[in-house]
Amino acid sequence: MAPEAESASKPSGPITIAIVEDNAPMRETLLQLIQDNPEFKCVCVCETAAKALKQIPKLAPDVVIMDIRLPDRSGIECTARLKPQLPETQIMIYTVNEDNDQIFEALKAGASGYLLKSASPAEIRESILDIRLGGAPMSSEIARKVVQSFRQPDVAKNPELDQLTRREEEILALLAQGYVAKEIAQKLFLSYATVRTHLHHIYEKLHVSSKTEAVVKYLK
Amino acid sequence: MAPEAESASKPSGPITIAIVEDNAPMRETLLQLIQDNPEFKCVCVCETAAKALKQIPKLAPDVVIMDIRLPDRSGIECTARLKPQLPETQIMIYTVNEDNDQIFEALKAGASGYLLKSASPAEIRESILDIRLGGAPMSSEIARKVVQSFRQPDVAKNPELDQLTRREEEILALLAQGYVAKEIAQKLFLSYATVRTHLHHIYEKLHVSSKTEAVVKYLK
DNA sequence: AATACTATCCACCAAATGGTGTATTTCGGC
DNA sequence: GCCGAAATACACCATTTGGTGGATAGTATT
Repeated sequence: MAPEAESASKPSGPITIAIVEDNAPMRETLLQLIQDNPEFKCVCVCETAAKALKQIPKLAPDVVIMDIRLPDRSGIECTARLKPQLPETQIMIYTVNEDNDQIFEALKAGASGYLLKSASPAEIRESILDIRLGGAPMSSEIARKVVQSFRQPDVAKNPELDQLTRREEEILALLAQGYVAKEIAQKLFLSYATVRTHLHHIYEKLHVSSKTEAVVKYLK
Repeated sequence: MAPEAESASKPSGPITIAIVEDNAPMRETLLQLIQDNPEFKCVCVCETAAKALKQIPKLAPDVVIMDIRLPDRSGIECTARLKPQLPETQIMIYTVNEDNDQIFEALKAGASGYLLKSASPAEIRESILDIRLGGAPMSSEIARKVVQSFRQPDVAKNPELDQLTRREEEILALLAQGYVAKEIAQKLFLSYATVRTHLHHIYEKLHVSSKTEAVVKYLK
């Protein structure tokens, strides 16, 4: 399931760190904290995603501290592009809010930690050490959300889909393969009108009003 | 995504705990630790899953400490049966090994924490407090495995999707949420015409010819 | 036998979509 | 500074879709 092989082995020397943060005061605070610790060494400070994507791959730091809100593109997208190039580099999201979706998007993109900006200097230091040693630093609340996301993926089944008749389900399945009404009619030896009637019934039952919405509900 | 609604609110008094553990010495150690802490109160000790399933639902403790290897059935199955009855009770797995599969099975079953038997008394105490307060205590290694399980294998990613520009991707994402062209225009402060132009470009790049087909490719 | 549901079909109309072409502005890379 | 890509915007036209209403026939269910 997991694409492991993240060696946490380190030869020696300070942990090299790159900062990606557009907010200047925030950037300075982080930089200061890193420079105050001899166990860390800041090798790169980027104000934009573009700069980060250009410089960080060359430097291959141990850890990247990544803001989410960047002027050019999101830190999540930036993470998604950096991680495949640098599988050994640990990326820690550093953000103010703990939006549910963003957490999961960040983890999907390859982040290993999720640090809130409310964290104290000591917590930041701990988190950097932890992420370097193979951990996944994040607040309790976020850890719980992550854990909860595993709960029974089968009960998530949409009860609305059960109301569909067999024919309707069949047609919806074809819709979800990208067929249009006419093609479905040919495929099932029905008239175009019949397929459209079925579609209207499907929309009623799923409380949607377009093919696309129906397919989204079906595939979600 | 997550089946939330786990209130972490607590009125007062000690945290009530149930122990499910077949190994007698281990059981005694845990019991001792709980009794040594006035903030905890052990309300139930079970040597078998059967006993746990019978007694724990009546007691509704705050926390259950659950061994995985039990004589009658696994602690994971026991967790799966208890959790739906007691959504407010936090179940912490307590085991020797950190087998990958077992971790995920336990989390799916409804466990919120994963404590190794090598943990010190102080760590156990911290973990109990953490799980009660809405956290998800687990070792660094396990946390990382959990986080890594989210990674999207970028190989499985449709290479056609990479060709999309950021704007196109953004619009496709909205399509996949069921929005129609007009709504997307409003949402992004674009003209209807622009959105349609973007759509046409998306169709070219994905080699499709309708909203629905594009969404199918995007969600697959 | 009456009722309910399913599956099949049709018509009309308005709105959305898909196909094609063109144009302007902005922005990053060379 | 130039070039190309990206983002923005519009026009025209054919096709598809969505909304509404109605119709028939078979099959369960009661």
